[in-house]
Amino acid sequence: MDLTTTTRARVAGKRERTKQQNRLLILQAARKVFAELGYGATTVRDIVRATPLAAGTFYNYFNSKEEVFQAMQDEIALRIRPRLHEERAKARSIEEFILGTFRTFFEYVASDEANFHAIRRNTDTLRVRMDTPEILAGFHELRSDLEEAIANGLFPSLDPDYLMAAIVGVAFEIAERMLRRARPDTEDATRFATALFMGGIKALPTINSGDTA
Amino acid sequence: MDLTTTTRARVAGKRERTKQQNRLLILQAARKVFAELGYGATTVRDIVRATPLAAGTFYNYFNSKEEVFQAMQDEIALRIRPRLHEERAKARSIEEFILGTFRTFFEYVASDEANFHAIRRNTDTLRVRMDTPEILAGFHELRSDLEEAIANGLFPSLDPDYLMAAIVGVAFEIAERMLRRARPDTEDATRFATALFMGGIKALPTINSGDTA
DNA sequence: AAGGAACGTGACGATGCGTCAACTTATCTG
DNA sequence: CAGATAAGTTGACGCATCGTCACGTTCCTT
Repeated sequence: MDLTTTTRARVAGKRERTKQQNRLLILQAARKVFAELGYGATTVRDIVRATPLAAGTFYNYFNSKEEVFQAMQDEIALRIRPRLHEERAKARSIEEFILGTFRTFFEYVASDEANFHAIRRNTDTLRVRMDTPEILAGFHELRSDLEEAIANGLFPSLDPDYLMAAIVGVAFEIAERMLRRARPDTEDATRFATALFMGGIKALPTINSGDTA
Repeated sequence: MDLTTTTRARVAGKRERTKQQNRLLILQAARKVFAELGYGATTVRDIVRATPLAAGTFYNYFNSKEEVFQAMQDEIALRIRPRLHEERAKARSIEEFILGTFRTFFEYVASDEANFHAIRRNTDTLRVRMDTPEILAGFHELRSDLEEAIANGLFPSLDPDYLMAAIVGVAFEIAERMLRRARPDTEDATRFATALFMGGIKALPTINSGDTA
């Protein structure tokens, strides 16, 4: 059917396909090994051994286990970021903005719990949080969205940097506690976090007058 | 002057003194090396090299670089925890409770900025947070204090677990942003975080009635 | 079909790991 | 005070991991 390939080569060159497959193999192996041994105790060799590939091949794809970890994190960040942004873009009130952000986040976390736990597990310390560039970009986006909402008059003129920090802190910390509960309830977590900020925003000092609104 | 020692052996046996000194030497060397290379890239050997001791001696004091790191963290936690607890114990209002907690935390962070930065630095990821047992104990203490305040009638009956999580998240995240500013202003950070919770607590759903107060 | 380029392979030297037998020296004992 | 004991230090050792690279294989091009 095609001038340059037999019928078995479907869509892309074989080179390209094995490249994608190898990358995937490594990521899947890493997810498994991280979950088993914990991130800290895992070595590049452990990941390679959980793979049919040779040690040298690993380094054609990643330079370290940290890079593998980041790739996993970034994958998550890229999946959730557009949803969060969209949710906030269509918000017509403070409540829609805040509630949409928290609900989307908590629902994602709950749906991807396995991934989250695998990623959090670590040998020597009980908990680890790493912010990759992609995740930091998500924080910046939240701040930009807040700045825009302030410019639009949707939000009072609060400190967008601290507000962003507070939202991020509450989101991650409550997500953690939520997952630890017997039956994680995303609506409960959403209600709590949203109410906190709905009430808080009213009381927060605006930037022009240093007093409560 | 003493029956069992010469005048040079002052207060404790020499064994005991060198033990304390070696431990301190390792901790100081580690602080320096972590700050220079970042936690992730540091090896036990790097720490040992920054010390007059032999490799084997290191393992008489710590089993890994993680344990050294934890010891550093625990040291901080033990310094700040009593202050936070005391501040909350003497609080006669919600505002005193919240404000005391945040002010104490932010002031400590600002005063010990060097330590904080050294501890946060990491090679491959831009940020790391590790919760050691001692730090987790601090979180539990905060929750206990909240539960007691609720039992006393000082606080409405909110979800103490989520409230603790929210306070912790906001405290750490805002502290991070505060330190990043040109001139860290602990009062500004305290005002922001306190106002957020003072307003938020009013709006938060109480546990008995599932609605706003 | 032949040449070239891309990529996988696994062995290699270098480095770090945790251990341990030998040594040093503080402390105890008589 | 001298000898005995045991606490603590030392650095070399065997083993594992590191990242690299010369080589071989396979895909792609012409």
